Amino acid sequence: MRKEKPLTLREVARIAGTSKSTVSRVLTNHPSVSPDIRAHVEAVIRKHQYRPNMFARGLTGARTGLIAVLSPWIESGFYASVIRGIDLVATRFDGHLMTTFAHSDDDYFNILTDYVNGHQVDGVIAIAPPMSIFERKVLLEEKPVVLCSSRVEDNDRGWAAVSSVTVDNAAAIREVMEYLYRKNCRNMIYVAANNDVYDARVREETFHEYVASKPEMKGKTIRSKIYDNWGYYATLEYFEDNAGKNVPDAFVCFNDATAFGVIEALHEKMPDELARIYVTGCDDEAAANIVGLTTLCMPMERLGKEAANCLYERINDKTEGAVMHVRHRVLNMDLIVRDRYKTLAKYLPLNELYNIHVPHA
Amino acid sequence: MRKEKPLTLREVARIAGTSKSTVSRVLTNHPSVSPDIRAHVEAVIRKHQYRPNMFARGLTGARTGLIAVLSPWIESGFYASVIRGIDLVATRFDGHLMTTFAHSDDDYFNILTDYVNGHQVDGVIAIAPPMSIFERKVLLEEKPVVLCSSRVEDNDRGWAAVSSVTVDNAAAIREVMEYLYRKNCRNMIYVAANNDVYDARVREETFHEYVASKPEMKGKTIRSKIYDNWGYYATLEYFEDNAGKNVPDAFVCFNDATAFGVIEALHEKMPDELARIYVTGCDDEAAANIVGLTTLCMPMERLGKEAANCLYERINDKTEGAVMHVRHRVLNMDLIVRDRYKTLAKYLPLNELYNIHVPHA
DNA sequence: CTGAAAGCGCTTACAG
DNA sequence: CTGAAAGCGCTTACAG
Repeated sequence: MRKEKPLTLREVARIAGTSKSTVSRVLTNHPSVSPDIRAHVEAVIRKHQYRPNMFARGLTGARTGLIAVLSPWIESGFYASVIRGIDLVATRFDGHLMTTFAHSDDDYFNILTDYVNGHQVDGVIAIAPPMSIFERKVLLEEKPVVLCSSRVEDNDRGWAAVSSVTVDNAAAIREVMEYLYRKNCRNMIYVAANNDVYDARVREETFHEYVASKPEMKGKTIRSKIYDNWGYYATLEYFEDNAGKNVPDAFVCFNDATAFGVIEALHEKMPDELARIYVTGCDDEAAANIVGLTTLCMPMERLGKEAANCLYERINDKTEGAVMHVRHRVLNMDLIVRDRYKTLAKYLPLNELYNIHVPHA
Repeated sequence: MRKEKPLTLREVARIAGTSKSTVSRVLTNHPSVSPDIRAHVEAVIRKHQYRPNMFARGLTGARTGLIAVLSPWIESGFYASVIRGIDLVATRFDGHLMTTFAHSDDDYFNILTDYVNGHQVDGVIAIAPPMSIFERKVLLEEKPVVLCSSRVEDNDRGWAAVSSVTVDNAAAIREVMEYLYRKNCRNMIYVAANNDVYDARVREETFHEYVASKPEMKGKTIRSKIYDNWGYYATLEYFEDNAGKNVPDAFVCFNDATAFGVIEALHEKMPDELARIYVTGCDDEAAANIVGLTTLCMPMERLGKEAANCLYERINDKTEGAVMHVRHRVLNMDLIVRDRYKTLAKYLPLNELYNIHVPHA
């Protein structure tokens, strides 16, 4: 257990027999350093394995190579995949991520503005922020910010100039609805997310717009207050409140995790109806493929990559005083139609033997 | 788009008509501030929504409320769950996580030592570090470090005094092996992880120790160089190299993701044998439950919680100069025996109708 | 209890 | 091309 202090720039300068300024210049690749001195200093740095303190560097406003990634919570693999995408791009730019998780809407806002106003990171990517933060006045400094899976239109609270990367939720949900319409579904349930984020808002709105466009259709949103496995609880509550009434034809769910909960509840409450009820998700998690869930393929990693690309484009934009280049990038989601029963049967080596019946075929 | 600078402590002092020192003292809850001045300063802080710059604070060596979490990569939900566990505990202590992903073994080592030596975080949790870092000399300052899913014994390179939280890999793998032994498996394959981490090392060692303890058993490790879906490729390569030979009775896999790849390959190469070949995983991911994979339940969130608890215990330990309290906490993993065919059948509403045959029953 | 001063480890004008 | 100095925003002995 040593007590030696880690090397500082001052020490390196002393060892190299030069000034702090010069060492700093070789560190930051400043052109005005004579080649031989540079080589010498670099040798000392390498020999002593000196690594600059990023935070001291950040305090002065210099580039730190750090990107802040702010995310509301970790669940359902979504955040992990997005962050992975961001990280892949950051690696290309020799950058590192500083990922932080917000514990509440307020917390999200505070951390975000801390990063934006502080000097410690080169830019920040805000993943799926709670919509409420857009209601709050914000002081956006020149630090690049990119919203990922969220978007804000011009408003009078300082939010105008933020780039974003989102998926086309509206087009995707319309595709789901058309698919279900063609399958003769008319009595629809939308199983909502339990937090207010951009994707959730657009998906729910689009669901109801579609229903409103078809006189012969009816649709209703259900949601549960329970945080965990809310698809399951929302469905149970629905059947409790609507005992004896017509069973819906389809459950359109905010995401796959919600859909699994719905399927679980249907199994429990109406196993006989299960075969004819359509359930759709969104994300296309690994389990969706195994269970055979019809779902929208969320390009999570690409979402992260695009957000990071967009951010680095801004970070590396040297043109001082250039008009802030705001970009709203929108990615497509594909509908993946699967048959729950057919897909599952595939996992049974005995399927030919038993020739499993496929209800929706 | 405002250009106003965010408030600094100096500004707050000016507005409150007091000195920076005093403002700093109320910020850090220092006792020697008169109640009325404290109240006044607090009012100013609240009114102007002042938030101290964590990095400036960190530079001085004061507590920042930040915990560094270092992780090799994001995959398989494992890291996300562990981080979630850490975050839950950090929240209780009003702390926040700074999660960083290392891009290589060297990178892991460098970032870790940066955090340990720097002043910017109160402590660091290192998740599943590459074993190679333990070969490198390290200067451990007094900053608390906890290894999560890894452990290092006393060595002469400065690593002695690091607390750890791990699972009991050896006991768990022995349980798997005993289960398979009772099922009459004698010809075993271990499908190894493709990176060198503590868990992987112990699991593989235990597999071979068990095999060596039974004269009538034989076992062999296979691994693939391919990073993604390595279970699949390792299995394909195995069958290529061993065409015509006896098909193994069981594949013991490093984790569930590996096991899914193995099942996929078995489906492809020997669908007829699939029903009699045992495949086991580790982690107990959601998909394991759906597919009916026999596996070990990895208490990921608890692993994170315990690591965080252990870290905060050290952080909050005021006893100056106390002997470093090193703790190795070991959690149990339960074997979850599932039947692939039975479990899948549960997802088919038609199962009674077709009375699906269960091979292993 | 309060304030002026030094310092944390860097960078960046400013002179030479 | 190089170095001495000021400063980033905080904290913490040190005097009072």
